Amino acid sequence: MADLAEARELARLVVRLSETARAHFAAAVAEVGVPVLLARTILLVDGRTPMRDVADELGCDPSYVTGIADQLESRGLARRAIGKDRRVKVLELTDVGAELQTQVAEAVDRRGPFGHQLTAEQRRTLRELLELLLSESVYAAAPNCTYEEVGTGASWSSPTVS
Amino acid sequence: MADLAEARELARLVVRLSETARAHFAAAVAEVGVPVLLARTILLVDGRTPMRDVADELGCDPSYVTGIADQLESRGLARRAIGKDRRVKVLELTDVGAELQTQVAEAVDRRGPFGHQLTAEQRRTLRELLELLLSESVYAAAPNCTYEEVGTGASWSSPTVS
DNA sequence: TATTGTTATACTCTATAACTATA
DNA sequence: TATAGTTATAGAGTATAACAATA
Repeated sequence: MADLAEARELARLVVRLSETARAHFAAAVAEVGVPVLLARTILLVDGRTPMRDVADELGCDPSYVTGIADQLESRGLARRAIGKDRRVKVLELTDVGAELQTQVAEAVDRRGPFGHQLTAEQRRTLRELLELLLSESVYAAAPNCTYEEVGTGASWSSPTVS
Repeated sequence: MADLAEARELARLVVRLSETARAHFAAAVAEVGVPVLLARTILLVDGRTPMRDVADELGCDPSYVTGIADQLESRGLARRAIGKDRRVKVLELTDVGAELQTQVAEAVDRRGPFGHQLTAEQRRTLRELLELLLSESVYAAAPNCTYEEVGTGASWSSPTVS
C-alpha cells in the first residue's frame, strides 16, 4: 500500500529532522561554550524559578536538577535563593548568566533550520500540519496504553548480561 | 521578531512529533512483546544480513550488535550463520522471527500517526516541506562544524561530581 | 502527613580497548 | 597488515530511595 510507505517515510523524515534540530542546538550552544543541559536550563530560567519547575520543564527527576544548579553556580551563571515557601529554592541568573542567556538564544535562532529555508507561508503550512498531527495522535495511537506504560516490558538489561 | 518565534515553535513541534513517533513505535512493538531495539533489528534484517550492516543501520558500534544477536537467538527469532567471507557472520530470521517481522510491521503501520490524520495531499505537502528543510540544513546550519564534532566540549560528567 | 531539595546509589544504554580468527 | 565479531570494562546520563527541613 503506497499510503503506508509514505507514512513510514514521513516518520523517518520527522525523526531525522528532529535529530538535525538537536544537532543545531548543540552546535549553537557549543559555539557559546555551554553544555546542552545547562543551556536548556538557562533558557528556561525566568526571574526566580523554583528548582521543581526546572525539573518539570526539562522533563527530568528533581534530584537531577541539584547537579545542574551546582554546575550553574560554579560557573557563576546562576545562584540559588530561598523562596517565599521556605522549602523551595529558586534559581536566578547572575548578570553573566543573563548575558549568556541572550547569547544562547541568538546563537540558536541564527543556526535554526526553520528560519531561513521556508517562506512565511510555508512555515504556516508546516505548523498547521504538525499541530494537526500532534492534536490527535495521542488518542488515535494508543487507545489502551498510556505512554508511561510503554517499555515496562522488561526491555532488556544489557548486552553483557548473557 | 515574529519569524524567530515561529521558527522556535516549529522546532518544538518537530521534536515533540518525533517523540510521539518514537512512543508510537514503542507502543506498537510492546503490543507484540518485543523490546524496541530487537524490533528495529528484526525490521532491518533481510535475508542473510551481515552483523556489520546491522550496526551501520542501527547507527551503533559493532560490539553492541553481539548482545542484540544473542537476544534474538535466545528468543528463537534469528540465528547466526557464517558468510562467504568466513570472518563475517550473517543474521537470518527464523520462521518465528519472519512471522514476527510481519506482525511488527503491521502493528507499527496501524499505530502510526501519519497514516490516519492527513489526506494524501497533506502528506505530500508535509513531505515536501520536510525534505526541503533536510536538504539544506546540513550546510546552512553548521558551515564550520560537522555534527560529529558537536559535544566534544567536555559536556559534563555527572551530577554527583559535586 | 505531604512536599522541596539533597545525597548516595543503582540502572540503562552505548562506546572503547584488547583479543581471536580469518583475509 | 587489516577487518569481523567477541569480551570485558568504562563512561554518560538518568532515576530511585532514604533523608532533612519546612509546610
